[in-house]
Amino acid sequence: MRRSKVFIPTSKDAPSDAQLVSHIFLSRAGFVSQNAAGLYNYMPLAKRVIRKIENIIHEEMNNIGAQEVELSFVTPASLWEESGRMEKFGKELLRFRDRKDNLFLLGPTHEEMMVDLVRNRITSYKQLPMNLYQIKTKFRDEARPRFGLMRGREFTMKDGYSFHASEEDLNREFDAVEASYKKILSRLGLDFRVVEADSGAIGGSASKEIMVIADSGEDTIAICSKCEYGANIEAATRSVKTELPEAPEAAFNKFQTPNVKSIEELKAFFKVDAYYTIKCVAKKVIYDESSEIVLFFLRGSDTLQDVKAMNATEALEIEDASEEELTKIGLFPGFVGPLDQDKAKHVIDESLRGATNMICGANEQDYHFVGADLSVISDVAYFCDIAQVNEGDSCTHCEGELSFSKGIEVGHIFKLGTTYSKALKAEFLDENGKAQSFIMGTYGMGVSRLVASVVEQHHDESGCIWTKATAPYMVNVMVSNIKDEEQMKMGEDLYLKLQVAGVEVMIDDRKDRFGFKMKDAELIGFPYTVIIGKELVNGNVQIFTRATKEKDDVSADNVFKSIMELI
RNA sequence: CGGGGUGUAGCUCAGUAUGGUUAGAGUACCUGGUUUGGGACCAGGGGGCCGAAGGUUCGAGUCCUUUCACCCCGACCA
Repeated sequence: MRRSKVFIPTSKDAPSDAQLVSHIFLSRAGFVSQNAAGLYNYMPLAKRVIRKIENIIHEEMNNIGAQEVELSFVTPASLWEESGRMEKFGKELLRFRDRKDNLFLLGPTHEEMMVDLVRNRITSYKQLPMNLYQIKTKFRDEARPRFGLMRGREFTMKDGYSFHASEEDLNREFDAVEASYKKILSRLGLDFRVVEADSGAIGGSASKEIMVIADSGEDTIAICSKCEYGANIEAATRSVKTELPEAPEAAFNKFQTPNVKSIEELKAFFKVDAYYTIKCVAKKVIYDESSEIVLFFLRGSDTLQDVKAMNATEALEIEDASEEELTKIGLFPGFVGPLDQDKAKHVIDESLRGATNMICGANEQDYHFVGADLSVISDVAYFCDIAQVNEGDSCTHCEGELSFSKGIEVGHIFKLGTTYSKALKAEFLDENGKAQSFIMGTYGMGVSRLVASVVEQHHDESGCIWTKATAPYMVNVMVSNIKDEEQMKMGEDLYLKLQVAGVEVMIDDRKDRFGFKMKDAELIGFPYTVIIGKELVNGNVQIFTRATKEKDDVSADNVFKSIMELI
């Protein structure tokens, strides 16, 4: 393409509302423009990058035998009523009625549609397994869209769904998709980690997230220093501590502790390590139609992981409980402990099972117990892993230590089981002629989010640095001064030659000056720019490598060959 | 949904506390000329219902009321 003709509106200024580097550069370099909250237009450059990513996805999906389909974006609400997700999804679902007053929605994900597509069409175990996918616009009416393409309301996603006759076969497919996703991310040139994840409300037995490592990521992941283990902080686990701080050994006793309410105050008062104190985190737990106060007990050195807490109580939502709410049911905030606790339902962290020498609230104003032994309630209390791992905790798979990192969730794969096939009565006949529900997996990958992720990971102060696999154009032929006939001729010749060789090439034939065109090329981020300028009189041009900003002199005669070797 | 902020030229923003000709700058754009290795210079030019509606006033970008949009923090996020 000719830079003088192509639609790439670059700008020195970013829109004032852009925060994230990917948003700033994708806007400034003329890839995207914002329409409304969470809605973006893709301009030619963005479209090219997206197509490249899609092609890689198609190739890898093809390699594992997945088949491409395309489901309609507008979805009959009746399917979602059938699965029961109409309610669950809430306001995120954009609903509307057609001229006949039938209710529809814009698909935020397509489990229902895909199950509907195969039910009564795939009817025998002989037709299984089947992995169907699409790359398509999704719409989720996010409460707070943000960060440019990272969290839009309308976005492009690859979503795949697999159907199996057995758990074993689902496991095999799940592993195949995971391997395939890793390959896609590697090909795109991204630094990523596959981590264990919370399965969330979608249910199912296991899920993994594919996280692109970036400081701007919205998720925190815990990763092991030695082995492959990584997990979203919501799901991360740790092994039992082996090196313990010195225990405050004492006989069981009740101690007066006026105004000692927080863990910090407790530590100071008894001069103990927080590990031997018990904190109570009181939450209001909200269920389908009711709510109640639940007390979560943890070691003073830990913090409550909300998602684990929700899973432990099967809650829809949890909120902080106020002091008044606690006082109302007869608790003494600051002095709540797990022993003799009958005022509210409670959950005790797994790490406190059988714990001894503990200091905890005595459920009495201004009193704490010392020397508490939780083994006395081991049989009756509800223990569950509800603590968030800390940096430095030990890995459950090896002797490594866990550390935290920020990640962008670009993929999420689930073992769904029969949740949706049962709800939608999608069945096949097994070898014995018996009707069985499909065992399913679901696999998502955010395509538009990947575009932003590449920029998050590959940029510098001047702009984008596209990887070879994602670059909208591989080579930019920059004619420094278009009034110089030699330069222009050289540029046109090289442009033509590269085109014929199948290289994605742009020629910058604008009448602007050298500096302007260089800044522009750096902002857009072409991997290579051939500078045809003042050195041409000596028979030389330069190859500018965007990633390193290095300019290498090459003779004009050899530049085609040099470029072909580089790309 | 709770808290905060911002809406003035394509973009980035002054101007609003204290109302007063024809609403500004930079940048981008158009014309002409000069320039051509790091976002050039000179001259001329086009571009605005000051987010919207209502009100106060002789007079509103500026004051009042209502409303909409966008952004940030939080909640939420298969």
